[in-house]
Amino acid sequence: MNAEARKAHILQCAKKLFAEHGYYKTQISDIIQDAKIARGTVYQYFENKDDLFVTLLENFYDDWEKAIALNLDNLDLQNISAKQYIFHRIKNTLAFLEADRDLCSIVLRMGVGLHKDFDNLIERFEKKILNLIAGDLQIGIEYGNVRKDINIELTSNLIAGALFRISYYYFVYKKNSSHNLDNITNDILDVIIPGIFVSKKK
Amino acid sequence: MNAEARKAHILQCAKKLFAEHGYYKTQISDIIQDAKIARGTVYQYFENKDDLFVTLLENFYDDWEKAIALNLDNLDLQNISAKQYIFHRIKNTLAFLEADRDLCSIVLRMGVGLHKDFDNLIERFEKKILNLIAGDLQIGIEYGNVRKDINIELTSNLIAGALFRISYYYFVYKKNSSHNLDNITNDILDVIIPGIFVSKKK
Amino acid sequence: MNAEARKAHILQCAKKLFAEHGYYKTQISDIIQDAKIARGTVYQYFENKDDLFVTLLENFYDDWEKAIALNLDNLDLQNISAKQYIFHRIKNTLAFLEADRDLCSIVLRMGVGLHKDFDNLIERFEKKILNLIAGDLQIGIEYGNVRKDINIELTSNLIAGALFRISYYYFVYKKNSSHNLDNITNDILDVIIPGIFVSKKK
Amino acid sequence: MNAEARKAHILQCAKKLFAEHGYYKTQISDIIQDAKIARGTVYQYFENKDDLFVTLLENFYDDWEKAIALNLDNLDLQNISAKQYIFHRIKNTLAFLEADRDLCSIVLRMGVGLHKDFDNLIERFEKKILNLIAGDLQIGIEYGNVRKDINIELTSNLIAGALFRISYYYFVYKKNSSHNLDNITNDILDVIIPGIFVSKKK
DNA sequence: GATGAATGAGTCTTCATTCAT
DNA sequence: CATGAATGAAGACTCATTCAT
Repeated sequence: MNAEARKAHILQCAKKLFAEHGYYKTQISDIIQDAKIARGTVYQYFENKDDLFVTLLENFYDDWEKAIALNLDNLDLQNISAKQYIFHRIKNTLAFLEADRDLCSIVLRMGVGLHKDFDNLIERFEKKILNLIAGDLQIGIEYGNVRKDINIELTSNLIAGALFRISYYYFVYKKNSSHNLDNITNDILDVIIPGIFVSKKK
Repeated sequence: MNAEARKAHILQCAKKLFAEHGYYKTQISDIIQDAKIARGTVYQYFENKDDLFVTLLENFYDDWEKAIALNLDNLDLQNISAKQYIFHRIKNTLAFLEADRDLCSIVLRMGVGLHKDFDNLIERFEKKILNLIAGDLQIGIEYGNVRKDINIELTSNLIAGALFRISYYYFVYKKNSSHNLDNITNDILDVIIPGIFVSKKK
Repeated sequence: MNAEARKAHILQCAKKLFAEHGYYKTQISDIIQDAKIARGTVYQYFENKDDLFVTLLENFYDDWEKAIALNLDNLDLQNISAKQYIFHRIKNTLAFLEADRDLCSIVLRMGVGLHKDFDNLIERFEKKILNLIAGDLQIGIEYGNVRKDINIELTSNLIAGALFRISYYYFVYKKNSSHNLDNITNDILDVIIPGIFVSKKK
Repeated sequence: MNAEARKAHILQCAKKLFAEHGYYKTQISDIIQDAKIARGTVYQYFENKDDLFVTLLENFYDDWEKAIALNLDNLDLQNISAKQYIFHRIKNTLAFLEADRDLCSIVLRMGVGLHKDFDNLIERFEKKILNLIAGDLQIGIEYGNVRKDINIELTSNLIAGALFRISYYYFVYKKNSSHNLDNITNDILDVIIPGIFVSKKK
């Protein structure tokens, strides 16, 4: 196994265990046992336990950003309605979180304050998401799709909280029951669109 | 200081520290230092560190339930509109969380999986909240106020996630900036009511 | 055993082991086994292994300084000859080192560079000794007892090196054979006094 | 690079690092990084870290012995005075130590007891030096140059300690300031010769 | 011979918990 | 009840050494 593969393998095992037991209850011993490697090997690829965890999170955040950018590129922005746009945004977000349930579990369960060293990382991530949603709302306002008098700050948090909670519920908590992303997305839209979009006058 | 008061004092100090640094980063040493008591005294009132933390959470959950029941009692259910009802429910929830920001911080930041021993507690709490919201939605449907075709399970999670996130944002993260509960509640309602309530035909 | 006694006890055991095996080959395990205490107890009294070692050295240096000052006080400077003065100075130094052979072993064997954290401590100590000797030589010159054209810097090092080596040889290396401090001191003086003192003209 | 050269190269790098940081604080990692070789290569030339260090010391001791023998050969014993003889002996010793300051630093800083495995080596070395000096003193006595009543054991240690300390001071501690071996040697002789040599009767 | 990833025994340090005073 | 010194299991991390390529 080459260096790249070995590092990825360790990350993979660590991710699974962190997701299952959390940062503190996961020992290096657990990881090396699961990865079938020696104790020292972990430290060949990572500075320490923190570094391993942070690497996991940073990979997630990087992937997340790439996924968002990619998804935006794939949207035919000229020819879709505002509703179609928001549908894709939300569905893609859910799809991304669903794709890696371990990371989803880690990220969504983790709160600011878990560990001083992780705080900055998480805050940066949360701020980015809020800005993303706020940006979409702003654009919606400019295009006349979103109510002018909406409280963007609060609504961004409302949507972010809703998406995280729903992701956690369906992808982590009820991970074994079937669910359909299209349906989930539509159900979400049914609830929030009427309150966000300007009502169509006949 | 009598036994009751001393126990409350320890809980108070522990709460502050848990809120600030999280469960694992808060040491018994920190607590006894803050409470100005001897190391052994903690163990006179609590089985162990877990017990201290769990007591804190259970007190919170008990208070929460009492608050909800009390608030319901205070509502003149016969003479308020569905919108007025939901306004009070949400505002009271926010008010309760706002009242004790340390506990708010602990509860809202804490995720399932942090510690196996706390999982049941948290799950029980989350289930209760979801049921509460689902119950309200159900009643709304029966009274013809809420859309019959709403996905109750998903919407409960949506609302719960939104409320938690908003509480965390305003009461913990931006705890120093001013905010008005009536305004927050109204802004939330503006977003979710149109999608949940049946549209009024003229 | 009270705190003071316990700390002294740990220092005592650590000293013996450090003297016997050196800093690196002495484990905390060895110390606690020798002191018949629990692992954690060491850390109640000392930050870490370094701190334990440094405390030992600092105690030594403090005692050393006190001993020197005390010995000076006890000298009847008005009524003793220069030779008597230097006799007492050297004998007292030897006596001090002889009194605690473990510490003598540690201090005399330890060189600059053993450990970055200890360097400053040792340098400070060595500088002080050199200055002490240089000071005595200076006074001797002023009083017309010591040759004016002596190289004070070199001679200080010569005397310091000689004393340390002789102490190590008799008190550590040959610790079990008998020796007499008066004789040793006189033998030293026989060698160095003729080269340092001005020759008495008749 | 052939085997011989590579081994010498490793020794060279190791010496520098051991001199700078000591045995324990110098890691194999540091050495291979400095020598720009692979980890395993060290073990192709040396059994282990100890062996590397011991080789360094043994080389030093061998060179030392050769140098002493060579220097003796170069002395015209028939036609130099006792004072000239001792001048050369001391100057050559200083010159040898000055020539390789890294080794000088290692050897002079290292004490018995640093590491059980090195103890024998060091003791052997120290014994040899003491015997050398004692031998010279003995010869001096036989030739009537050295006082008959001198304490040879103590004086050997006195001279050895003085030379080591002075070497360390000028060649390691003050390595950057200029100094002159002839002057240093003469200053040493000025101090010790009057006490060692028999006084010339007129 | 050279390489460097992998190894794992060995150490220090932490911290919740206990218990004699 | 309160105290706080003592405990020791548990866990992170180090680093000399090995060995397959």
